[in-house]
Amino acid sequence: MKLTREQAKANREKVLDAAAGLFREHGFDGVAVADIMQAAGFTHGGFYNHFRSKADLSAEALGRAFGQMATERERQPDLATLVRLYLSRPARAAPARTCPAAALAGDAARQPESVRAAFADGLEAMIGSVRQRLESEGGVDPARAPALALTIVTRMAGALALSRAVPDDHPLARALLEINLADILADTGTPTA
Amino acid sequence: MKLTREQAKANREKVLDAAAGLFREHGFDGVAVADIMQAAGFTHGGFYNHFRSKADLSAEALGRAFGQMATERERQPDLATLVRLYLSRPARAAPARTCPAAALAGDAARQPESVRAAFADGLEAMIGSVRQRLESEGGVDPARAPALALTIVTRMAGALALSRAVPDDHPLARALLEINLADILADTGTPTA
DNA sequence: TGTACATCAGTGAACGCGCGTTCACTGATGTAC
DNA sequence: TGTACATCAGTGAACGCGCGTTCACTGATGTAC
Repeated sequence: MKLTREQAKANREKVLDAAAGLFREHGFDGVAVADIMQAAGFTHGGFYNHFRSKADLSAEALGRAFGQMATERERQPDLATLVRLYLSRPARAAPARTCPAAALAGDAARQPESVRAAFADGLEAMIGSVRQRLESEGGVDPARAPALALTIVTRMAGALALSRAVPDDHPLARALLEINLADILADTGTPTA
Repeated sequence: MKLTREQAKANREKVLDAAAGLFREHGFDGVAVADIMQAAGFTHGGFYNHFRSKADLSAEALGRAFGQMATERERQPDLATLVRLYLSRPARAAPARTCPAAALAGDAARQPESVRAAFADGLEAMIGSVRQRLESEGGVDPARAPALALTIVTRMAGALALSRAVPDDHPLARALLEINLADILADTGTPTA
């Protein structure tokens, strides 16, 4: 049952999208190749027609996850809105659809170089995007934008990751999101409503 | 070859210490019960004389890791020194001996409630310790200490976790540590040497 | 344009391996008398 | 205090299971003529 090249390419994309979600939700070690193929609607045997190994897929799927994040970022009108969505309860509850830096930093640190390189690329894009917003929106000294962008991304990913690591009903789960959000908004000169 | 109660208790501690290190280095899923027992100097069969399951050990070992961190914290003369050590290259290279919040946040989020509860306890202790330093050392408005302590811990854990997730020789590996360090020192009114 | 054949994406069984957990056994310790 | 026996920490083999990867096979597609 050979498929058209177009269809085969589309199927590869489905596997990649499924992996990008599942890895964020369960970690690289928490998802089996068979799980990913099944989520994409296939049996596991065909996996190696598309990828050389699970590690190869991990690197590519991480890039895909960061790419989805970038697309989602473009959609937000300003930095304040972007950070508010990032540090929200819905985002906390949906790792599969949100920032891979928050969900996979610990996992990526133990993965091969290719995965960490993809992580660095995605993180750089994220920092660059925040810096651009800081520069174009005004409110902060442009000379401070590069360093400020880096610390803001650190706080965003750190707060989301730590919030998810504590029980849902623990006071810290909310406090980590809210206090870091207020801290970042204050640092970017956003009037606190 | 039954042992004295004292010896059995000491052996249990050895297993716990080994687990506290290995889990931070390889993640909960990246270490086998047999690995831990071997690192502690035993065969794997006796594991269940001490713990009901690997999940039980995970929760207890995480508490142990945070406890070691707390002991290490007491040793530092002031907050600036503590943060400087935390956000250092040696700390980045030694996850097994450093902060479990940075090494295991992502992993803990996918573990049972008992593990996340231990994470919350350890994180709370960390935040409380920083707050106490802020209040006792002066330099910041005491009213701001609770919120500031929380954001400082977020930045510390976030920066270390993200730095480890990128390749060792990537510019971000250093920048994440150094820029966040400078940011925290500035926020705590520490004169930048 | 039509035909014959090589290609290759997908299937499902199979491979070897490592995992968490269980179990029968050992033998020194702790306890009952 | 001395003796007999129950206890239980540690051993190493075994259990069932899930994993990443391989492989023979299928059959529609793409290509050579």
